[in-house]
Amino acid sequence: MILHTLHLLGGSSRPGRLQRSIPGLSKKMMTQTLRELEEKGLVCREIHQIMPPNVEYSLTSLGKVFVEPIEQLYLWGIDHADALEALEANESRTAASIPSLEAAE
Amino acid sequence: MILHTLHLLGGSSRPGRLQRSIPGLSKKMMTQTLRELEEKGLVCREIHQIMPPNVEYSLTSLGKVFVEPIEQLYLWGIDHADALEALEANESRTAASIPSLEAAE
DNA sequence: CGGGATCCACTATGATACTG
DNA sequence: CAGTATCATAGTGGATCCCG
Repeated sequence: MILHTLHLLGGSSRPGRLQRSIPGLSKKMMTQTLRELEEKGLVCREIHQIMPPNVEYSLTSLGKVFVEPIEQLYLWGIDHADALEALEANESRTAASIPSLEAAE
Repeated sequence: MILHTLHLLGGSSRPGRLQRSIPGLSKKMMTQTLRELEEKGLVCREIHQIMPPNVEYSLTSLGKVFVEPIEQLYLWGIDHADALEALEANESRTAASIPSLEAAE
């Protein structure tokens, strides 16, 4: 979801905006995930200022490669909303919904 | 992985064969997952005999719908093995590998 | 063989508080 | 704002034993 949202936001975003774009995502999980993505080389972290903090996360070229199939999956989800609803109908626990495309601020 | 393997095995399989086709999958997890898939209507469970037990799991039409994007993902993985390796190179923990296609018995 | 039930070590994650 | 640290807790999955 972070990769997808980052892509949706044009390939890069500041942490605050990114988090607000994914309702339900805690600061902890976001930071943790971004660290992993950074470690694997999918995302790049740039610090522009210390005070006030100004950081920018952006997709690396490798990250863009991985965004591709993710986007395909999102598109598939849109095209098959009916199949997804068929699932949710039988679910007891509330499932994580697909982040709406309009969620991007 | 279960949906994918089930598809790989022709759309249906007995539990034993299915489990052997996915090395590392415990009986508990397989059964648990199959129950969920069954509950959501992606997989069908048919009991042919009680003694000795003879059960067959097969993809439902809805299940086949969900297998599509999964297959696309697997194909993507094959086409981008290089990108995947780039990831694993930076990983500390052993990651779950893509079930080899030949794994099907 | 298929699969249910238990026990249990580990992991994951939200909440909360703190720092520069 | 961006991020870290700590804690309490729910969830996860393997190991094991049992049944028909």
